[in-house]
Amino acid sequence: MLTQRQESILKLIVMEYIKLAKPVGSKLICKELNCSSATVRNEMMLLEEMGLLEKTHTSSGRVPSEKGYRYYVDNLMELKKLSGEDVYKLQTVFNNSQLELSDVLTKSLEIIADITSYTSVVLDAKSHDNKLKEISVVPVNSEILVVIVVTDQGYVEHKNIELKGVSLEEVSKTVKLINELIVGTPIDEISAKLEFEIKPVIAKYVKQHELLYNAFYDVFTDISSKNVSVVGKNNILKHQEFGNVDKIKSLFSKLEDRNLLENIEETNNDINIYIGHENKMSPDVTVIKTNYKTSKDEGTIAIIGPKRMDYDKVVNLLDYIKKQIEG
Amino acid sequence: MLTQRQESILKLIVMEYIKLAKPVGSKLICKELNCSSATVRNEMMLLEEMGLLEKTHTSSGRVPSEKGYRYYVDNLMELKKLSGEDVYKLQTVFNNSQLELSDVLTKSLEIIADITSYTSVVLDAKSHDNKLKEISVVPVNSEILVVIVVTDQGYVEHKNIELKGVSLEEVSKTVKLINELIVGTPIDEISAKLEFEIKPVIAKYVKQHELLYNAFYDVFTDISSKNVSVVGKNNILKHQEFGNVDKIKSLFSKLEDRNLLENIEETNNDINIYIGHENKMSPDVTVIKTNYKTSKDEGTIAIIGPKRMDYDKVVNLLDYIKKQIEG
DNA sequence: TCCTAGCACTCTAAATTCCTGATTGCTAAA
DNA sequence: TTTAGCAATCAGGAATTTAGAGTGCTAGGA
Repeated sequence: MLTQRQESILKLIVMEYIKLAKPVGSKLICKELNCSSATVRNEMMLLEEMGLLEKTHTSSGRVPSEKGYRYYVDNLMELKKLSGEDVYKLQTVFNNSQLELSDVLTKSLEIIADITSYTSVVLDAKSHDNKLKEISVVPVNSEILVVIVVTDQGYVEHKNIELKGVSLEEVSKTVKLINELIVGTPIDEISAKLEFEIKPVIAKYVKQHELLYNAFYDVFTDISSKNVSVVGKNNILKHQEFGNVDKIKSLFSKLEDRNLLENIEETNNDINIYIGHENKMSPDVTVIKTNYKTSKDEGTIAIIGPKRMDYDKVVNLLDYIKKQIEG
Repeated sequence: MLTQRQESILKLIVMEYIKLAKPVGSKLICKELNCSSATVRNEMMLLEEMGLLEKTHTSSGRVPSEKGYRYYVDNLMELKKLSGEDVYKLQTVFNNSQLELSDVLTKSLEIIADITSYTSVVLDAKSHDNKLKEISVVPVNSEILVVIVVTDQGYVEHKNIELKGVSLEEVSKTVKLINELIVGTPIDEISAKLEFEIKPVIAKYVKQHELLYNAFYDVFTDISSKNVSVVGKNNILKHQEFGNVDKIKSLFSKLEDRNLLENIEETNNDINIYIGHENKMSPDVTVIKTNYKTSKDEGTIAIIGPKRMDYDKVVNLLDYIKKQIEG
């Protein structure tokens, strides 16, 4: 267990290091604590033995270790209120009722990326409560047609499909069948339903059913698939811990690797913090993420920044937009 | 005017520098030319006096100046044939007839970005030959509805609009009117037509016409607006001329500045090369761009790379995809 | 038992110097 | 007109120096 004073020292070091990114020496701390630098040094030595602090070299000041950050976020961090300015910026987005939810998410995360200088990720999926409302088909020419799918929450997805030698009649028969059988189905169940209920029926009534079935299958796969977007990637360039081009390259490539990003999905509903090796992105970053869920969508939002991250502020911001979105 | 030998030397220097990015010394050239390094040095001095070559410091080898590159592309460059492998990669995209043109463009430029390690930009607009085919409206709930617009070339655009207190009846009356009056109009003329022909009619027959008119106006503005996409931005990181974080930052921000990118629009139909200060992006890069035009779309594609760019290959590639797209 | 002043020690980061190798410009002879 | 030869220049890396910040430890004081 840490003493009162040790906690104060750890807290001061973490906060100072987050602010200035320079190893923190004993002198600076003793000013705040009314005791001599030697005393602080002794305490720092103990904190280092406990694995909460590190040195960059024998005679440098101290830097928080991952364990130190962990202790800080678990026990020491105090959440201050968001600044009025930040709230104001975000409100401009939430008050704009013309935007689709996915736009609201992207835009609010753009604002967060902007005010924090970190990078954010949205992993967005239409939720179970999103039901198929209507599909329609517009022929473009003899070979290509556009399939448009609308859900009852106002999502629209469309796709051009090519059907050589399938008559319009066949197509509209299929559309009619699908509409009859499938309207009202939650979109995350469509693929299954299509395969096990629709396919046999189409096969029975419609010629060329293979071709048509596949085309529609593609469209529905598209509409129910997850959407990953990364906002503020370039902010990586702003942090001195990513000052060399190789680290930047590596992080960029991770931010573009869909597999890696889908890993980001969060399982519980709190705001969770993964410091350094606790996350799968990179030992140099911290990922803070949370789930959201509305009637239309559900997904995960995450903020990625250096371990030396403004934990306090990011947690606050995520909490705020989560509450706003979930209404 | 340059002598034969001077041209050879300039050409060798440009090609060598493009390949290795190191100042080229006289020794290397004299091997190719069967003359002594002193002779080459004398010629290089003359070329430098003409402003075609530069030195990085008093006793370095020579590097082409912008004027030198310009002379090279205007007079010395020979276009070799594309490699079979490159053609093959591109063909996989052009042969996939399921893709919309804008996808074909993006995907083929992804391939180009990949094989060249440069960055590409597509500035894409629906062309005059794209005519409105149909608009339809799906109500989502009492306040929000989805407007879907389809063109005769198979483009679909949709937008959610919010209409508090407008009856469904009013909406469908408006849709019917617009459909009657406007179907078949080229999409780049829709805004004008909407304002001068449709607005008065709606005003006459439909209550709440202001609200409705504005909503539709927004949708059509969206559909006829230009689309900018940047592919392979991270390739910037691969070139040693952008080895410091500040240059990277500055280029990234330019690649995200829509205004700057819209500047990229090309006025004539050839493949044009803008070296260093000849372009508006950055004195450190070369931009090679050309227009394309099909019945569906028209726009500009551009490749951005260091001045030390593989001119030959890029011109070939652009030429190839331009021809493929224009059919 | 806890705190602190003092001091020797360590290490970084920046400045300085030194060295090597590549390349040049110039000159004089072929 | 070309070439061989040579002194001069400079980048870039290695080695050295210096200054300053910070530490650990010890011994004396509360």
